[in-house]
Amino acid sequence: MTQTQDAAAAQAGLGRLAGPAGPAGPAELAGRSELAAGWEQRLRERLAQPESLRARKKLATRRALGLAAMRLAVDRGLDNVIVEDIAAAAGVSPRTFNNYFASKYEAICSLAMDRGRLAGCALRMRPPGEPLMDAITDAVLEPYLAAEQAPSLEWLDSWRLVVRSPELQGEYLRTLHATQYALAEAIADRILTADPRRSMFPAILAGAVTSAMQVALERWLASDPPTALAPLIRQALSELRSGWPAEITPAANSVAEGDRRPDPDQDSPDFETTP
Amino acid sequence: MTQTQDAAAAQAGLGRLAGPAGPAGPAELAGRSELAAGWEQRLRERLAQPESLRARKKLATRRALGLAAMRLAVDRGLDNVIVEDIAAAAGVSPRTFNNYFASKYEAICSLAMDRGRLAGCALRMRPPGEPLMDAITDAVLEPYLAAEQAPSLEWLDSWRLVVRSPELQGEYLRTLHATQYALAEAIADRILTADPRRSMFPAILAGAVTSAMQVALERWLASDPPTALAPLIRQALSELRSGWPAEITPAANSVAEGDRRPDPDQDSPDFETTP
DNA sequence: CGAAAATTTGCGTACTACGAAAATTTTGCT
DNA sequence: AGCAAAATTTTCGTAGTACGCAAATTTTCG
Repeated sequence: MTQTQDAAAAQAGLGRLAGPAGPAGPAELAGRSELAAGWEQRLRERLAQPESLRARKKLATRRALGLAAMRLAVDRGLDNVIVEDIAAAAGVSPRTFNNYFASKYEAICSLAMDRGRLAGCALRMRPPGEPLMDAITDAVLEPYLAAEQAPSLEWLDSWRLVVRSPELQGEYLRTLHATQYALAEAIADRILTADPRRSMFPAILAGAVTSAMQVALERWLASDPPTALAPLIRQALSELRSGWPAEITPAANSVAEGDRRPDPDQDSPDFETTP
Repeated sequence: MTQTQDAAAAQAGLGRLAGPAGPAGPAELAGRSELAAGWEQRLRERLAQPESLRARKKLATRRALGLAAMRLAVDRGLDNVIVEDIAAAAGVSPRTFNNYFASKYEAICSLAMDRGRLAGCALRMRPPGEPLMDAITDAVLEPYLAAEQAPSLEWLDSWRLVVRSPELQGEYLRTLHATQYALAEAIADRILTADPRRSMFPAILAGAVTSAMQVALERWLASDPPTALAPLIRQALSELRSGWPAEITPAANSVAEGDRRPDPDQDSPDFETTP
């Protein structure tokens, strides 16, 4: 088994992106509450090191593959990477790659996917008394804060690749969907609604939150003097916090041709609120 | 090439829903806001037959391919359909198929994709005085009402296939994304906020609307005595209308430890939120 | 009508996804 | 330790996919 050595070497070489702390060190997750114990366990199994050596190796291989895929794609461009390259970079056979991922796109997005699921777990671990939107904000920010603290050069390039490559769009949307689903589940558990009329509320709120994050992400990628992502997400979510303008009627007055008026008040939320 | 006609005519079971042309241009996230004047024109171009014979044929081929793909997939099962079959059913060569779609999955979802875009156009055509949520509700329902009036046997099976097949998830999410984007643009144009570029409200609302539709769709698919889809969508959107409970705080309702739900550890969760 | 433009088609190639069985590694038990 | 069972990786083979390229065909337009 000489290839394990190679794999280890490859992982060590690539390890700068993840770092010894990992892309999102679950050990640092704040505010563990007892009721979330089961979830923390599960999170730990998934993102940290499980007890079994076999499972740990498997997770390491998975990460090495995902990481190598991302790195190669960023470096060479998406079209100049084939599965064989990724497998070689991770020190496994090409066939093994497909035991972990169904496509190279899935591999590239696997880290983002993990981050999405993490948000749901993070929400479950917020203290129960915290206002919902506060909890959501903190939960959603957690993975990004962790990653920005240890900024790797590719952090922005990686996102740009994932968000802007047409071939990756499907996989990218999958990660968003996973995030949304995880958030919806966590919200549902948190608010414990018994009101049937509000039964769709968690899913709807999760959708709104995810959309806000998307917008924030887009703006971050487009920001010319590159800014930090976290404040943008905070800002986007604050727009949600500000309440749901259900009474919005479309400036009922004319949208008739040529007559554009500078918008009568309504919500027009301020934007330069730097939290 | 007389077969195109025959195939298109033969397959015209579902085919009153129309679609845009965009051959192989996936992530065309462009589409700047325009004044509503040109939109009816554009919609008409897409829905009705363009003047050019060549363009009409092209559209017919596209529809025949999408329809054949859907029909074959529903009939035989997703894995028992290959591109060659679809092309044959539509009366074109296999190579031509790939001139229209990048994958069979894309072909299968093309009708749903067209419907999504249609929602955006429909919103632009609602009378300007109408309250925003009313307009959105009607716009979003338009494609579904049309299809339920003339119910083809596959209407429900098609949706089940698209929503529940893991291989199609990426493409399905694309259609949702397209819907969301189209709605966001239309909403932005409609409410004419002071600085459209900065307000995230349209995108967030569109996200909430799309999520509500997703939930409604899930419930519809799961409804055992099959019900109509439209009322479910209406209901979901009415939950949105009812306002945004910004003041929701989870109070002290603690989660009992026996209260666990069935293990979200699995991959690719479908979107059902039934608390 | 006839030339120009667009589209379809056939062919070839690199790549992908995955089944099946053999080789290897880890685990659990004594 | 050591050995058998279970899990994982690997090798090999195959069906299918995506797409470039150039020839054939169809549509448009002067």
